Amino acid sequence: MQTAPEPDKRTAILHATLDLIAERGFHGTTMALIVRHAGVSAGTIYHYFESKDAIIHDLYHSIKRQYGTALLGGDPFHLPAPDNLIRVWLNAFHYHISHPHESLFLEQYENSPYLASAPAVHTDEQFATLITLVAPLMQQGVLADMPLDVHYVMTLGVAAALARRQIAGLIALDEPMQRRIAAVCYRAVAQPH
Amino acid sequence: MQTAPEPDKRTAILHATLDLIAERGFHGTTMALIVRHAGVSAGTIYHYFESKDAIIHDLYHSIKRQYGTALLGGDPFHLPAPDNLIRVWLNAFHYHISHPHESLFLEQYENSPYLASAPAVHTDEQFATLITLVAPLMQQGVLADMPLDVHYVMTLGVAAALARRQIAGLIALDEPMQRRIAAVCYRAVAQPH
Amino acid sequence: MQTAPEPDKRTAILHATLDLIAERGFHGTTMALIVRHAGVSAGTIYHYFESKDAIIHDLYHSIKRQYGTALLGGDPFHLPAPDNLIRVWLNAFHYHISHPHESLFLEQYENSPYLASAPAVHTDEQFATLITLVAPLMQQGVLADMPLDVHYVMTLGVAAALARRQIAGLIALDEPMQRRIAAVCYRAVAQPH
Amino acid sequence: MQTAPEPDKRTAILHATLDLIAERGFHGTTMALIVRHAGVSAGTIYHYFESKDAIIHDLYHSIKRQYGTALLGGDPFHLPAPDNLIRVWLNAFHYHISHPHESLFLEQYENSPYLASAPAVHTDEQFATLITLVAPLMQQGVLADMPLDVHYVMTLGVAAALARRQIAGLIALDEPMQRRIAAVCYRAVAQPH
DNA sequence: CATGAATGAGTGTTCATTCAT
DNA sequence: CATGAATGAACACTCATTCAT
Repeated sequence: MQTAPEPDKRTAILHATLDLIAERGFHGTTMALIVRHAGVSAGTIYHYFESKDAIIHDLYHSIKRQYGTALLGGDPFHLPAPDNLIRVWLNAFHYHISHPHESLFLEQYENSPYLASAPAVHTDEQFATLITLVAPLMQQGVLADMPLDVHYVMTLGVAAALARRQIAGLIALDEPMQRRIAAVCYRAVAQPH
Repeated sequence: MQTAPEPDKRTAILHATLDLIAERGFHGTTMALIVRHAGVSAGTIYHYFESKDAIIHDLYHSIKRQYGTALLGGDPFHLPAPDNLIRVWLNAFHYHISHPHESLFLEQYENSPYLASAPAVHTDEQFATLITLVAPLMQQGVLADMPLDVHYVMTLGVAAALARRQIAGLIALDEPMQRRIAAVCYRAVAQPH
Repeated sequence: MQTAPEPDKRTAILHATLDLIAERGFHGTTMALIVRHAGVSAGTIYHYFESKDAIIHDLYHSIKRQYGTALLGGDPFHLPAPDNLIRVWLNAFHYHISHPHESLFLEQYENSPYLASAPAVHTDEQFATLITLVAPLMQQGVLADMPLDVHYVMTLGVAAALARRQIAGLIALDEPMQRRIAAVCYRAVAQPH
Repeated sequence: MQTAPEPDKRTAILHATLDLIAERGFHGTTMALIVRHAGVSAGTIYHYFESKDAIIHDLYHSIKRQYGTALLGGDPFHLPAPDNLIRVWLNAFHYHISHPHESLFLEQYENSPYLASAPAVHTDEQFATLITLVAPLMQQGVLADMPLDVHYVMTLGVAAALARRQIAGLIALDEPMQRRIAAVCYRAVAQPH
């Protein structure tokens, strides 16, 4: 007899932690606060996670995976360049806009000296997939011959930075402006002919 | 009995705090550590500053001012566009590269929800001065008509992000590549004709 | 569906607890550890025992009984004095040497203020039986007229202390040396003539 | 201007810890309890000691030193054998009787698997001094040729064990009986002629 | 001005025990 | 009988801040 799916405590812990960190940062997010927001006891948290850090790492990897998937939404592989790159840019921007907590969390995690491990952007699977999109374009001379980091910073990095400014209410880029900036970013890293 | 004139304690505290935060982050930088590195007593710190946060805010503003000055080095006002913008970009990049601790500090401060105050980039004096450089160019149609934040992110934001990657050893952009990227950034925000 | 008859869970719990306490002490032996080593669930332990302390008390009494039996092995009652006393001394020494976990457990239990109850050595049955061996010898003037505790400490107490040192690898008394020390202990409590 | 010697907090912490451990054991002695009994704050304890373990180790070494000094009281070096050995035995017995908390503390410390370091009795200075008393006697054939641990257990070990029983109220050995047992212990480790 | 001993609320974490399944 | 997820009080320890000297 299948009862209603009981509220998953592990998920509740992750959700509570995400929300709290987005609003208060790693150190402002105490275990006591997670306990209160997740509606579980302190002991229960340690039943599911080894430590506070383990929650954060777990959260990071699941958000990173989700983000990677979102970047490839709308099937950019079937579009010709530069449409595929613009699609990825828009996907990135939209992901951040529609997942503000995840966006703030990622920003903090990747900037934090609190976390010894520097999780090189290059090594994760999402980036690996992106490279299968970008590498051929560089070989074909469509994209300029510059370090990958430069391409990254000037496209997805810009998308993320602008999205965060939009989340913070500093700007309000509408759809056409987003497309325009995406195109500009593409042109910036394209090979001049 | 006159001992050797002590180096300014206030400055010693700020220096120690800067170095510690660059290496350990805000929360890894305890008052006890500042005491040890600055060579002053705990009580003395509270003589010069109201709180730990006050040291950090003070540090932020003095670094921000120093950065603003560095951006305008080489007198960009006397150069024609786009040379003046490229000069500013290179100044920004060089500042970060040659002041890694200040760079890491700024990054942390501006990303940190730990600090309630969102110090709007727009309000500080350095940015105000930059606007006197950029505004006429927008009016003249040299720069594209986009929100100022977009211009900022796509130029100085990119310079900062790349410089930090270089500090971290992820990339090694030489002088010509720096100039090339600076030019690309300029073109990205320039008015297409 | 009848599975293979499980080995007695109660016994598994006691065994696991004994091994763990010998190696880690009372407080290093957590219920979670007992659960893991005994291969039973937490709930099951509380089915067989009222509390962690109850396991320990139970263990103590069963080991004490086993020790008492071991002391009387080789039928010292049928030997003349002082052979019977030497036999008991050797039995004690051998018990500790061949039951190092039980020996360490006893030592901890009897030294521990963690256990409120001071389990007077005098009240247990094993000691009662020994008295039937010792009392007549005192009356006959074979053993010196000293408090029973003195006899105990100078014979079995010494045997236990030396055995524990041997377990710890601090000494290595061979059979003849054991007999020699046993004889010396006997002579120490014997009536001088 | 010299004021009354302020109550030394470091000493207060050590005293409180000693009393608590004697009565409740290592684990029953929580930092909260030490705080309460010593009349200092939690932070203050960590100002003087690195950790709870550090307090305990410190206590152990200072008690061990005190005990060593007490053993040599009454100048046993100027007495002929066996009077010097009997003097040491009586010193040991009296130390334990008159320092019951110290005695209980030592017993627990030296039996505890809680403390990784097995501080071999042999290595400390007190024992070293004792050896200067015992070694010549063994060479002269006054003491039997047995491992040092055997001599130790059969003399000072017996004194300690009996003293603890007396502290616990199990026995009440008067001065003549103490002397008699001391003599018996000496004879037990003496070379038979 | 300067010191550093002292504070105590707050931190992340543990663990014997319970109870719905 | 058996399970193991859940509990929450207790634990050792930290650290920004104060204040008597």
